[in-house]
Amino acid sequence: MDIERLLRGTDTVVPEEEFRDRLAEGKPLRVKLGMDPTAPTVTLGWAVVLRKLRHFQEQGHTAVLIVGDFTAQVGDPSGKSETRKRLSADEVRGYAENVLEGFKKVLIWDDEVLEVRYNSEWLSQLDMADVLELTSKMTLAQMLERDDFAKRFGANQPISMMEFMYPLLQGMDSVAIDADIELGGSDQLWNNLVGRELMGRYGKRPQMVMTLPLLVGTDGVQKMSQSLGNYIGVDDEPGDMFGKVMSIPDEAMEQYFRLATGMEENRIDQILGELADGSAHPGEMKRLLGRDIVELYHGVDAAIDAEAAFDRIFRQKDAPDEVPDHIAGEGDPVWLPGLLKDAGLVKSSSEGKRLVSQGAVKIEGETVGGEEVARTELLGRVVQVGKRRFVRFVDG
RNA sequence: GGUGGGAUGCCCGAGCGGACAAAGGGAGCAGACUGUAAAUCUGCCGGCACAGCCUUCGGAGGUUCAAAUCCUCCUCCCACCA
Repeated sequence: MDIERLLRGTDTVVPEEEFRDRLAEGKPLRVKLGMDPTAPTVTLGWAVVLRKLRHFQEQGHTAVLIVGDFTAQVGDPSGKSETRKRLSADEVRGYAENVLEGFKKVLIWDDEVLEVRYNSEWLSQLDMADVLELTSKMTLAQMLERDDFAKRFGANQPISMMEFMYPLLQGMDSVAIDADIELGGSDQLWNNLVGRELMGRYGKRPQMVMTLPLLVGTDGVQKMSQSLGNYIGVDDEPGDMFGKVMSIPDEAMEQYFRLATGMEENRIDQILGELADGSAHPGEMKRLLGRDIVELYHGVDAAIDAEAAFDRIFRQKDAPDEVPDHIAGEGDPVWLPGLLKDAGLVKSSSEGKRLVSQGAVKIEGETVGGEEVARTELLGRVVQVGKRRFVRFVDG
């Protein structure tokens, strides 16, 4: 048992004294982690929490994963400034499968220390009387303590009653599975404390709550999230993963080193120290960061390859090893904007035209001058759009 | 239930009969500079084989040579009163 290891890197643990005491008792805890499958990928932000959950598993505690198939259709309003659209049951099911796949990359997937539950199991069983009883356990004032509700309320923005129900429902999960402690991102603190509150009111031993810092997205500003598109997924291709890491702002590096790598703390301190006093080059350190992260999910070889491919594309400005082929269709000369659209490199032929006119389109490294290109100039050659979109056109 | 205000492009937000594919900002994309960082400068930023045409300003109708702008009905949101 290593309590300090479990506490390392956490944001808050409430109450910490109780946490230490319970662990000292030496009994395995039921560690709840709820996830709503509202998007198909597991991001590095998620991985921060998952890795902590794994630490618990490594010490013999049981990870209880709650797949929020029911709550996903309600929609967690956390951090959202507006009402979220509702998802269909099919969407939710599909996302859940993908997300669990992603979880397997981080957690110990073994029944000894893992339990996967779907919250529709108990939530869909509640009848109106149960729901009313549930709502009687929280007050409006308590709900408005929550930051985002308070803001929206203050700004005269709508808050649906369904959104109000969300924290209660996910708190019911804790009641249903007898959680000893719940993990989550720091934005989930309030939600998870509702679970603690509810367990008490339903006569159960209230769960403890542990939160972990949120990882900033690749934009370096907002929380990493799929809906914002600033994320790195644990199932991203090694090359993409490395590239995305390289694109983060320097200021975000410390967070990434601390939250997204598997490095020892003193090693990280050393790197950050060198960066601070200028003895290390930020670009080089970021490569190190990229390599470490790719290695975590794809292994050493993939990490080395990813960096090499990156150098080829961005240092030597060559094409990557593998460029997807696309059939060039008919016609000679070929109208490039339309073809790029067919190949999926641009969203519309209008965009293709713009990019051509902006000098963003190259054939074998040569900037394309006009929209029309002779077939012989095109076939078998690598066409590049912008910095990282490549395709090779071939005859059908 | 009553009264008043509002719904504009990815987001915020001007426009309130013609010059509107719609100001401005943000995001995004591209180019220069670089370390695919930041900052900065420049261009683009609905679609279409594109000097033209088509579809956009909550929805459906209508007035007009002409509507995001005026009228009618509908939907949704907000405020105040109850």
